[in-house]
Amino acid sequence: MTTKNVAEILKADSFLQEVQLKGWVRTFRSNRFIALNDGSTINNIQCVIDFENTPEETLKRITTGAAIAVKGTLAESQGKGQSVEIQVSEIEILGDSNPDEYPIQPKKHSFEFLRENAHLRVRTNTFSAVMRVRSKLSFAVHQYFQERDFNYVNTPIITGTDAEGAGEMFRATTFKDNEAPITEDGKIDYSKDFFGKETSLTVSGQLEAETFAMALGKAYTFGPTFRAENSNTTRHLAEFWMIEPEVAFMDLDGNMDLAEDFIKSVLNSILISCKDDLAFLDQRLTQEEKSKPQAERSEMSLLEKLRFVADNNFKRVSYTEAIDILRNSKPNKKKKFQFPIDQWGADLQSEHERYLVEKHFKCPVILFDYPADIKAFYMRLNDDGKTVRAMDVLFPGIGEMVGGAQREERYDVLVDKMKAMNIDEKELWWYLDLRKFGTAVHSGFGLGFERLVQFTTGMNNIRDVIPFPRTPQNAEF
RNA sequence: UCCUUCUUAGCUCAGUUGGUUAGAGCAUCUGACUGUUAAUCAGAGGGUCCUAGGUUCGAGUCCUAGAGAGGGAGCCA
Repeated sequence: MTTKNVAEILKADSFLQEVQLKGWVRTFRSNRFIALNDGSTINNIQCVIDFENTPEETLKRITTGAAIAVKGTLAESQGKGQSVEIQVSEIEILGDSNPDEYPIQPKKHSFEFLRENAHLRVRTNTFSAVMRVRSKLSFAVHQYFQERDFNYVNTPIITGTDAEGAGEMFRATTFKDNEAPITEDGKIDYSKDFFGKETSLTVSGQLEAETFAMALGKAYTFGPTFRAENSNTTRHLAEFWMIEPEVAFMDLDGNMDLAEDFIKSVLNSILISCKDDLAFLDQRLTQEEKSKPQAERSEMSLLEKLRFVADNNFKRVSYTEAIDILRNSKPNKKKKFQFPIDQWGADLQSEHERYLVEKHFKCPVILFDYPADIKAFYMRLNDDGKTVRAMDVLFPGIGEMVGGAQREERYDVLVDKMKAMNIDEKELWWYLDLRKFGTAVHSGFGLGFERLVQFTTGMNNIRDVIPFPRTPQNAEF
């Protein structure tokens, strides 16, 4: 008799075998039926207790959340809700769970409440499903790149460059409160700090990843990034995981191909490897949408949405075309937009992105060739002198899933751009070296992993797709 | 950071125009029942109505300030 997990037992094709397993009690009904879960699958296995021959003392300790070990015989179920069950011959309580104090009950809890119990929420159906999908997705990400000869590069988490302008940074220092040395002009003297200069937590591994692309050809990062922005939305975290491929000799078209193929590929892989969890999440979302007014419900179920994205081409539209579409759109003419579109050059607001994705094209959209003024310094300037080879992949409900660009490979153009945008050339000497020695066309993008998990699981709030969310005013656990 | 909504039992939520002792379902406890599917039935316990002021004969309800949370916006991935 070997210990098996619930997933293995539920797949078993022969009855009447002796099994033993360990797990946690989800519910205990009629003093007789334990719904046991061990995390290996969304499904529980029913363990049937011979309650007349089990001590009262033991029965009382079978409570929601308790850890138990059971031995018994796998048998065809006499009940309707499941095909197999375990006729228990031996039960041991491994860890009690006081029902008076245990916060997780066999009922619906709000996600807000569960967020405050993030250490226990993964014991619920929804969160265990989301976290298993997250894990499989993370594997699919590595698999996609590894199978295509990309090199995984671990870019530094502590960085000395504050040049990307991706957002406010968290400072990393060993100075104690009020003990930081001060320079003559009254500023904190970071030359005496641990690294001998001011350092922060990284906002992106892109610049470092470029150095690898310019040596190994294809590289990608997949690691934590940090933004000290005071943003309170369902799509932002202060600590999140970002996937950033970077490829030498690849232009913007290749970059768009890569982003689209990557997303489709990982979705296809998850549709196969997470069938049970996705089926549960699909139902959960459908149930949730029932409480919404008809107009706000989505036309497709979660699984339909995933298959739709995996099977259909993303719509590629230049910024200029997008502006035309928006300018002539009904909401713009009827002045329904909060920010009306009147001229070329304006940054698109999320209401505009949402119109393009959800109303006009009704599929993921890749916008490219943005005005240079509203994009970062390292993006390749087009021959028109006013647009850059940038691209954003926009998703329904999520907004910007991917932001990427062909990088400026010309030394002089890059230096001019940095000067114009007030970026210190001295600090990025190593980045400029890439353009000095063997420069080449190269491109890459950044994809927020949690947004991918959000889309895949149909979870509305990004705080519910990362184990322990870090947001303004919240770093519990 | 701005706008907006919310905060009542362990959880999810009712609570009318300001009016007596603040309710329900689930959970918990006690008992009954035992092939149940978030089991069922009977009973019991459980409240700083977010905090501090104010208006009023009287405040869960109205006003002011504060705290926390949700949603939207901005920034972005």
